[in-house]
Amino acid sequence: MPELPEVETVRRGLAPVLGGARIDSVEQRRANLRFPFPDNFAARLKGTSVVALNRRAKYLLATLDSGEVLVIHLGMSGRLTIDAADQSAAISQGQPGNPKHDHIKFRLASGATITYNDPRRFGFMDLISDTQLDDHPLFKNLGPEPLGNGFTADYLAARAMGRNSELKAFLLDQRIIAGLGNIYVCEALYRARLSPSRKTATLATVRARPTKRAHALVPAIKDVLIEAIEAGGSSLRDYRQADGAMGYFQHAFQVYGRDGEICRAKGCHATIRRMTQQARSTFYCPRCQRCQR
DNA sequence: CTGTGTTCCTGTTCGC
DNA sequence: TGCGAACAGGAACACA
Repeated sequence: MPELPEVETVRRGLAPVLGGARIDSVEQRRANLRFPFPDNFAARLKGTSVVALNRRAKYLLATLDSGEVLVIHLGMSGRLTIDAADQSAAISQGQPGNPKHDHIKFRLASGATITYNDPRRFGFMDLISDTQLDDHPLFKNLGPEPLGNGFTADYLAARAMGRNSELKAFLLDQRIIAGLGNIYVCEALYRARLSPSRKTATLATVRARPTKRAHALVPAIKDVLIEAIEAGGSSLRDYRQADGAMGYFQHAFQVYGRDGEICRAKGCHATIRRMTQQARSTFYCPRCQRCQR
């Protein structure tokens, strides 16, 4: 389930191989993933070089010397693995998936191959002109990066004003914050000790000041993302990242997937619960995350 | 504009 | 042991 930290981890893992690389050829093994591939996808990539590899929200962005940007979204189950040119290095970074779900192979001039594998095909790729990227429908409405300077308690409080939705739905909205998914929203709400069911507007400014709840939420989000990136990064360095996506951080979850288990907060012995919001599982501690108004 | 529900997809897990 | 049902969820889309 690649969210921002997993995509960032993938970006960092790919950067040494893909940064500056020339694409010799692209093997496209089906016409679509979640969406059709753009017209002449393989031909437009062939012979180009990657001049930068960036991330925006959950998107990987490979800027090409052709003036286009290769946009990759991993969806739910997408993964990119590297088969190094030098087989003596014997490094296939990340666990390869079932080969029948290998949909794209990027063959690089270095001899390395990057494979996109995605059993559920919720991912997609596109090619967008570099100059039009910010105006593209995929990107123009995205909110700020949660790890950027634009993501502050003031911002969050201002956007929360007058909102009647539940807090969890608000945080999942990519127009508000770009890159959070179900797992990290659950974890951040737990860290901030806020109920997922709380009304969003209770974060909003009071007498022109953000509430203490907004002030708690911002570092909770930043910290959980930073820690997850660090965990992914360390496992990548060791080439031991087992599933190519979650790194080791899944072992640090405090609530996600822990329903029926005991809350780890000091002095709290409540049982973690699961409920459904917007047809998604929400995990929370009913004691630490009480909605005290 | 806002909020909510549906849909796409298939490997894994669970109950009988 | 086998089989069907439930589940996982990002984001486009439809709709009230």
